[in-house]
Amino acid sequence: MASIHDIAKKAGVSVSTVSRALNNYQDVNPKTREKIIEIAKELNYYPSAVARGLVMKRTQTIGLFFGDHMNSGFDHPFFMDVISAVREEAGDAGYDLLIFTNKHKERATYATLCRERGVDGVFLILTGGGKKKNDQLIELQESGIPCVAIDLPLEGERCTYVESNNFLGAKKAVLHLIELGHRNIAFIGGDEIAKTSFDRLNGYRAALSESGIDLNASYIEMAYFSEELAKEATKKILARNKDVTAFFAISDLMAFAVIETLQEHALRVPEDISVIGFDDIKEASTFEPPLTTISQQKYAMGRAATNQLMKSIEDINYRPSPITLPTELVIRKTTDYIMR
Amino acid sequence: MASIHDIAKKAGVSVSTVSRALNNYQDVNPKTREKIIEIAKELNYYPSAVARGLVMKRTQTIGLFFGDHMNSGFDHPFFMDVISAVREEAGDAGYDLLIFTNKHKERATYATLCRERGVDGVFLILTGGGKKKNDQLIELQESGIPCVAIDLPLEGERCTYVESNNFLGAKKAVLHLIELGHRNIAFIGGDEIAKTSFDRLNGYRAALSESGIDLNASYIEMAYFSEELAKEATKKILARNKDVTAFFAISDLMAFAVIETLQEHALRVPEDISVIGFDDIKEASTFEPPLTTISQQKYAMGRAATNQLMKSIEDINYRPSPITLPTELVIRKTTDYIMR
DNA sequence: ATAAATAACAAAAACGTTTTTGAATTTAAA
DNA sequence: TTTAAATTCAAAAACGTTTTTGTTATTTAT
Repeated sequence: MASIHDIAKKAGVSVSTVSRALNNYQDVNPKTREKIIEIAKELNYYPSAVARGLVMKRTQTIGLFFGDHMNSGFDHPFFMDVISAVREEAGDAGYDLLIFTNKHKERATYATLCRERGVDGVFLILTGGGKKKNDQLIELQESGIPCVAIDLPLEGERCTYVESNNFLGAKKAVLHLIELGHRNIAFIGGDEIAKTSFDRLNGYRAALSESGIDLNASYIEMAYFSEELAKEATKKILARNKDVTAFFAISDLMAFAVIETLQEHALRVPEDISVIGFDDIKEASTFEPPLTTISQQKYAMGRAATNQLMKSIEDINYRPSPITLPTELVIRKTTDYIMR
Repeated sequence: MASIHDIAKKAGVSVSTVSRALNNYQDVNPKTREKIIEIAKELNYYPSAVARGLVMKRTQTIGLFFGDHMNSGFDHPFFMDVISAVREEAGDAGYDLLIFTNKHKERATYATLCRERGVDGVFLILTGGGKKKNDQLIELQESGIPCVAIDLPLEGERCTYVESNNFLGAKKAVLHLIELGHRNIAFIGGDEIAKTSFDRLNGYRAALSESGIDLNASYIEMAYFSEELAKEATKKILARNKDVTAFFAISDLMAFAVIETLQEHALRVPEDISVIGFDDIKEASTFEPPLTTISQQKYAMGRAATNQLMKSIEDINYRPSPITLPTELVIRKTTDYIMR
């Protein structure tokens, strides 16, 4: 690999001149610059990003953590879409993406891993949880490392997050069911701590309350975004409440599980029971029957996240702020008027 | 960020001693080592991977290129699965993943980008094509950079690839149709250059030939792995050949498009026309009707690829060799006995 | 013609590590 | 005792850049 020294020798100048020539400094003679560029091409020279990173303390790299928890990672279609957007946007801004994989480093934390790698900023796509993880998030908040999380309420001088309006989204979903005549509506939630889950539960509550329907705890189950647990939850609710006519699952993947479980119980969707999901992943429209759900703007989320991160990185004084994107009810075939 | 110098100062030793203490060299007094480790913890020290990378010429990072062509990238479920496997396996081996995004660097090539970033090896998940790309692949082959490609026949001293047995897979698919009584079988291909596409076409040919069925060029269309083009192709074949009773699309995504197009023409699947795909992505089983297809071992592909790459990286003398994994016919609901 | 300003370059320090070489001290061997 | 060997550390070079400061030669202004 040709270095700046090789060019300097061949051109008969100093390395500093080569560097400044290639970086368009003004105090270098046009002729020498041309010659240097010529030789650089000839030697197929490309600057070492790692050497440059060492001295500049900028690597043009942004880190990416994800998938601590189940069902949230590369294999989850929702996060996949926002990562896809992040990749495009970050690429346009001239950054590469570093995916942290090192689970084997015991004592390492998000912040130390970032510093170790010298990333300029970092995306967090995970679902928190646990004291240890939480301490790590706090450390990251205070570290000064630009950071933006997806669906995780992280706020600090250089930290923020982007999310959908989960409250309104959930409310919209439940109101849709109520308009169809449903009053006994089950809720298949995520967990108690995730903000997404929490907000959606509140949306569920609000919709019921506004409609004068009493909240019934026996209609509510947490399934931790797991398809397996969603099946269990469905069975439990079915066993407890013979009169349930609709399910609101706060992720499409869980909604699929709910539907499968209902069908195993010889219940037809939507004739016997209506089901609505959340996310609007690609499979929602090809599923049979096509899933009624709340659509999140995945690409916009990735774009907004990248935008915030870029600004944070490039302007030390920029104070990023949380961004909440609207959702949309998309009615397909799994919800219908109540029949009984 | 605490550096090795800070530790040295605080411990009253030289930086070289600190480095050797932390790296378990034997010529350092146990007491001093302990003290140094103590101070390192106290200062929350983590070594700079970039500084280390500069001197060691190893970054514990592997690069990842993908998605030059349409329908092959983060958003493609098939590649997503193998990337997911790669991530896990590489993580276990202590490597992080660097996703190259820089499309804006005009003159840069795969090889120069790798050298620039100093990655220890690189995965190629893309579908070749074009003289320029091809030159880049040759440059990479000859660069000495450990490299393994997915579905792209790249061979060199330190380069190899992993693929499924596309020939046999395709043959299996078509024989399945033939066993069901079909003789007029359409082929929706990728492109002329991709090896996957080429091999699958040959499998199609072989199955027909072995069964004594003449090849009919009017049954063959290339759709470049695009859903849009697959729809066009289906229409063309339908217009040309009234007697076609089955379609073999060489990707599930294209198979979906074929089915939708058939349905738009009031043709039922599988009653009127059978359709078989290739890949067995997750959606294949939830699609309605569930898609009969040829299953690729995605996770195994990722694991094999990583395995080859790790060996190439860690042993300069290792000569990686191509790996071909078996496929499996999974019969669902889109293929049936011929009715006419 | 002289001083001041400018242009064009070089030298050297810095970034944070690893590694080689060598020096000092201690221990063991003769 | 004297010499050899082993132990423990320090100094310095190296990795490939960027950037600050300084130097020389050239131009401009007076």
